[in-house]
Amino acid sequence: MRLSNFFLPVLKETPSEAEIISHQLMMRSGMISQSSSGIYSWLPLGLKVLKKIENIVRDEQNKAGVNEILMPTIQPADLWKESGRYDDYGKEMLRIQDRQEREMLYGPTNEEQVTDIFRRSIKSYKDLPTLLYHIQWKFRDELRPRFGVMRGREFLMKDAYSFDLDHDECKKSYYKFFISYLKTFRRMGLKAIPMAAETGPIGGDLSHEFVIISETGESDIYFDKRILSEDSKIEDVAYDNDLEQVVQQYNNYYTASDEKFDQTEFDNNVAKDQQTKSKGIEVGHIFSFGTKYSEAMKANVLTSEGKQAYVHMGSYGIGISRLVGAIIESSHDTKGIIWPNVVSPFDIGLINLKSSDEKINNICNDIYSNLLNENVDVLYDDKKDNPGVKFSKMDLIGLPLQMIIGNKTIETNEVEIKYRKSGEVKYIKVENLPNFVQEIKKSSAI
RNA sequence: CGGGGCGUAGCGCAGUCUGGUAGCGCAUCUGGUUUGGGACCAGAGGGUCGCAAGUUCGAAUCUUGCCGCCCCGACCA
Repeated sequence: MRLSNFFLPVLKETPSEAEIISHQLMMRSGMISQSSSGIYSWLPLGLKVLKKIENIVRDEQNKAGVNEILMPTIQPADLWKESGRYDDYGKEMLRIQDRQEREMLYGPTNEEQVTDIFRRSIKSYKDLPTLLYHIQWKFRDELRPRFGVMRGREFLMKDAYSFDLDHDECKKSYYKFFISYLKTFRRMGLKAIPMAAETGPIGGDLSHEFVIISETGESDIYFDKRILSEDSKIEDVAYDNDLEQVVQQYNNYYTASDEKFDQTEFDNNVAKDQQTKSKGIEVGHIFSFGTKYSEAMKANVLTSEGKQAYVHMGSYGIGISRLVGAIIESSHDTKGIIWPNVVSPFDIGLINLKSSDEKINNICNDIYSNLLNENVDVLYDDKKDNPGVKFSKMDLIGLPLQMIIGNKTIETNEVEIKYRKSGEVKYIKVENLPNFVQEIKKSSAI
């Protein structure tokens, strides 16, 4: 993409309504545009990142054997009356009426909807487990939206639902998602800590929040430092292994959020030098809730003994739009965003420092089309701005690697390579560039 | 929902106390000179001062009502 064709409304100054760094940087880099409180439009740069994150989440769900579906944003109130949540949910739920004055709602979550889908077609234990997920926009009319996309009212979420014959089977599904979440966040370059969470009426150990450590996180978290090195091999864990064992390795470490924290418990379970306190952002939440919805909504199957049994369910969320903000919170510097390679909106930023110079233009055009031929997603700054403008803009939007061509480099027939994260600079002869591109593609450096 | 703050040009702000017909920086447009870290010179465009009613000869400024946005708190992926 040529920058001259790219809709990228960057701001030199920080809009006054943006308080936290990710919100500021998303506004300044032209990723989003606020529509109303907690509701945003996604502009090209932001949308590219959102899609990349979405696709990683999707890929990992598929690999875990979960089926993608797509449920509606607008749901009938009747389903929610069946589960009893129509009255329980409160003002967070946006209630609307259609032209026939039927009561509808903009879905804040999808347990009812998915349970309805399940009960219509699954009647036998032989069809279990059933694992479904979708990636859809949700709306929760928060009392106070804030932090940009980190706590918006409208947000994109992956939510998955499991249906199993009994509690033991349900646990297996739960573990599957547990592992898939570790893999998912790992792939995005994030260190996510699974923290035991409130389990509600079911009890047991079947609820975890996945929290990213971030200086600017919302809540205080306490944990055993050793859990950070636990997921070093998580990519290699196959789903047909005994997952309980793997999950148990994580559960062995003490973790607690602010509300649950207890200093005595901390001291008893964790050696002083391993005790860590940090700030965290919740990016995922998994829990199982037994037969709560299946009983209310009559979702049952026949067992091998020919008896009716209510299915045991679990639900598993990942905040996709929130992750965009969360990643920026954990990866930026004073100049702007530093995207992890896998979610970066472009692989490479190509900077033409003097677009009034025909010779430099020709070199840049060649490099640009060669990169495109190699399937490298490149943003080519072909505009007539001053060098300073180009440098700061490219630093702001945070592409992992910059290729810079100007008078200085063509004298020696070189291209300047600059890594956004480390600031490391090196020079490559123009004729060696194809080799260099092959190398970085192979090494996943972009 | 309780407490606080703010709405003046695309963005950041001054002007409001003390009423007299709107200004600064950046951005934008035109011409020219520039081109390795947010350039320079000359010129130009852009605002019913959030909306409505009221007070007044006269309202961005005073009064009342409404709307929107942000921050702190309680609550959530």
